[in-house]
Amino acid sequence: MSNSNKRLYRQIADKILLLIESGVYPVGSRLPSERELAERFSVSRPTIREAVIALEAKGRVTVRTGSGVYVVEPSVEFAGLAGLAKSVSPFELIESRVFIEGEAAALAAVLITDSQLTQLGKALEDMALENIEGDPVSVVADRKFHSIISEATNNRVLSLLISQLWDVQEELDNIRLAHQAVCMKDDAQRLAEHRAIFDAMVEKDSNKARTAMRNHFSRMLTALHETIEQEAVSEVQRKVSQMRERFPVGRMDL
Amino acid sequence: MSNSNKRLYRQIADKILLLIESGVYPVGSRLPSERELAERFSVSRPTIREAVIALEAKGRVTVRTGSGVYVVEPSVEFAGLAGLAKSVSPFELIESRVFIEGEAAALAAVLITDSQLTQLGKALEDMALENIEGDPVSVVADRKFHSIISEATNNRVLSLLISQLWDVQEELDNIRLAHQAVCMKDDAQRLAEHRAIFDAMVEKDSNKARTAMRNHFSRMLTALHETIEQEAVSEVQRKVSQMRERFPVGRMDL
DNA sequence: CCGCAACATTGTCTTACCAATTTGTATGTG
DNA sequence: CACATACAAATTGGTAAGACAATGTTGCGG
Repeated sequence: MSNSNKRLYRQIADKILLLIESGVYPVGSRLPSERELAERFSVSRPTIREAVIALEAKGRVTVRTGSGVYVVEPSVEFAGLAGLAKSVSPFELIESRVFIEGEAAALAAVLITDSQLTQLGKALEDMALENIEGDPVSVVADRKFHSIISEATNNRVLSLLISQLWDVQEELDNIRLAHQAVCMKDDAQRLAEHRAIFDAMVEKDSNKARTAMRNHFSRMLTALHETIEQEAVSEVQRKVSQMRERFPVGRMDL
Repeated sequence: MSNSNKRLYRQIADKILLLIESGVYPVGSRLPSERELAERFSVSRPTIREAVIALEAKGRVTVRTGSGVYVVEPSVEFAGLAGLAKSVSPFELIESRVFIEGEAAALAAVLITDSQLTQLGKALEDMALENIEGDPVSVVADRKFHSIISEATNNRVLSLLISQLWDVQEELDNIRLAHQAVCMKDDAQRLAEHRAIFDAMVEKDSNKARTAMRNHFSRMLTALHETIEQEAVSEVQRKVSQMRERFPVGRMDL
């Protein structure tokens, strides 16, 4: 079934968006008139209007009355952190998290309440239990753990930033796989690292908390390096073997 | 003219949004039917549809075919940093910037190129010249200064974050006024602080850079505290004097 | 009490029509 | 020829009425 059950205007909006992003309608150019688009996509004019309005709300086009619909430069306001996933390397992301979550941990250490502390301990237990069996490494307890800390800072900007960076991370396949690889490779150490962070929180020791958090991330970073390297190597091997099939050495003798 | 020249669907969407945010239609509740809304706002049904689609694109409602349109909890994804300005205190924002820009400065100190260093020096000179006369304190050179540093980190996530936080700050009147107040009160010190940051960069001294940046922000924070306090005081005075006019003491004798 | 069928409600999409605005072009005037 | 004005074509803005599909509701019969 190519016919999805999504609403029509959405399908049209997606198609138009595809045309925009593939360069058919570059930034600044004018889209065909409503009637023209209606005919091209075999829908009515109101539906086109709805699709255009949806694109307008997303900040991808502007409508000039009596003139036409124009493609606009996607601005930071609308692209936000969500659209960042495609253009940014996993290293940059993790590096940011080192700094931000490191400082958040330092701040949280002196602000965390007893109630939050028990929640944190609970999350730690869950992490231990979560992956006792089963391949698909779960990170919900992991995220919960970091989330509690970010909320303990009592700074909504900080916790929003942290949660957004986590969202971006989960969209980045590289990083998600690397994260999984790390967890599977040495889950005990992951737990130990989180426990170190937890202990620092209990002691309300800022510096200890910051250091523990940074250690946690720096191990993730090195693990990511390794995974990416391995991936690159196997990619090269794959290509070489393809080449070998495509151009067998024996051929030369023909 | 109460009748704005905005497009009709936008006006309707704004009105509905107002009703949602004022609690008339709480989260989870169902909006009146298209036909009903059309009658209530004296517009046609397609216009209501367009308004609803706009709200849907903004993530404020979901529409269930055959059932109705429902108000949804505004999620981080859609609220983003842009909509953050309204719900967040200036203190939280500045605190975040202390941490993030502090670490950015520390990182930049060891990564900054000679070319960026000269740009930074140029921005510093501009800052000195900029406000030599004229009341409206300009911050373009200031922002440029911080922007160069954030770019010197070679981390696009970090520099995007910093630029977004700056955007939010410029939308917050409190903070903008406080910033201006600080600059006007003691512009020489502002320059000195920036020069300290610059010097640390020249020496490529991470710790010095971090400390200098944090000092810069912490002075902003205390200044902000003072301004807010003054504002609150004068607000109270204003209300008291209003009361005095409204309920003059002489009235009692009538 | 449960299941199912008929009915009412609601969103979905279309066709058709007219109004308001912009924009290019011709035309007239200096 | 240069420039301003008027007009016409193109385009979006908005409305009206109706057919259709998905969903919820009601009441009937078992």
